[in-house]
Amino acid sequence: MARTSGSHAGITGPKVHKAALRLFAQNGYAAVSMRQIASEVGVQAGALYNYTPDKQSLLFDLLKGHMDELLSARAQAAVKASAMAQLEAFTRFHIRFHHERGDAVFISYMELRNLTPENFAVISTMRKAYEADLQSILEAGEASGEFTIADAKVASMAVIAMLTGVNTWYRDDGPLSLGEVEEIYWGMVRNAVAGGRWPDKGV
Amino acid sequence: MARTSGSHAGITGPKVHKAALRLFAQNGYAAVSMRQIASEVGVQAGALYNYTPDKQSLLFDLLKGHMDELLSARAQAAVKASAMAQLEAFTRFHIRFHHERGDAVFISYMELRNLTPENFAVISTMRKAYEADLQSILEAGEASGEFTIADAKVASMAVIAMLTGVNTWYRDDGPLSLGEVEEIYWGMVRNAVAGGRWPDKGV
DNA sequence: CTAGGATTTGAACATATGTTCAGTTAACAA
DNA sequence: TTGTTAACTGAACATATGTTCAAATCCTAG
Repeated sequence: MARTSGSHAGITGPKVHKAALRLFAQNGYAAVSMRQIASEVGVQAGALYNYTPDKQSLLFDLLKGHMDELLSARAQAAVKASAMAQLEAFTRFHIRFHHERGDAVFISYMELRNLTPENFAVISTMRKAYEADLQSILEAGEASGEFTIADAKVASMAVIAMLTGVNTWYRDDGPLSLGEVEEIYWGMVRNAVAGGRWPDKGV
Repeated sequence: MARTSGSHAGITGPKVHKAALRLFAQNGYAAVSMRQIASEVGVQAGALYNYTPDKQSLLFDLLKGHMDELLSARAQAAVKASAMAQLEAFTRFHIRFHHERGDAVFISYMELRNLTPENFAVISTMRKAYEADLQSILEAGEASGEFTIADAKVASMAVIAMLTGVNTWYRDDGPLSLGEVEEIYWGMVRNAVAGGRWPDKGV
């Protein structure tokens, strides 16, 4: 037989990506076989090669797609306002966006080493653009006197690490709503970069 | 032949652990074969089984050893003083300790999912003890009025994520010394939990 | 110098891997 | 109804995996 009855051409592609995303996040790229992905899709391993040239491309497409979404969503969420307001927008955006995409975020951090050098360079460049976005907000706030930071680059890495960390412990069925978490983190981020000076005037 | 000339009984064991640590950190547990580890040690794959019952135990021993060191080193580094001083000690300790053990830290975060459930429970409990240590410092500071935090548990996760993040970007040959990084991070941590109130009296 | 234990080899085991492809089937257009 | 094509199967490919074990070798105690 071929083409199991009930199969519908055109929807298998997305299913392959979803299954790969879930399995890579759960077990890791190297530990997941093409046969496992195929099984989750409900198809034989050979059929996957109608949707990806190889396993590596499957991983790369997931990461690339995630970074594309991240950068364009961030561009839409950006505000034109004071550095303080921009930082708040960034903080809230980061928490919300990453919360909705746990699996993609996870593999974006964990599976970079399984990319070929060329693919790694692409993802790495995109991530740096995202980090530079925050960094420039911090620099603007430093210039305007809204923030007091020793090193904008270091501070941006610290803030991103802190915010991304939410994914490691937050659970939807836990005691806190995501909105509450947002408030708490925004408070800490603000304090971290605004020294003892918030909420009033600058230096 | 057996026992290649020049081999020395008693030093192969540590070499196995070191090779496994390096390779797991670089390529991931699932992607590293016993033959690769053996090759790095300078031995055939079969010989590894004199030093570990199986691959899983090798991973577990590395993580367990790391957590043992972490908890005992932390116990030694703890100070009896104000919550502020304790937090400073924790911050500096965390940055230094984790910097010196990049590979072990990396696999301790990345390879948890490759542990069997029983092994995972052991490591997870140890990590929670470390997190609880910081959490109780924050609670003490909250009680004494030194800190202003919305949620000590959340704040402890935020601080640890921020500090551990140093490993993702810091390079020994970069522009900053580790001491400078320590200062910068301590400043941010202090601000994050001490609200607008530092460096003087409490509420 | 020799016996015995510790250490390692090398081959073998069953099973799993990513990938290819000729052949089979389902869906649709004419 | 027929012909065409996209979608899928099932088997095969070469290679890799973790692990075991008899045999070979080295080291050391006596």
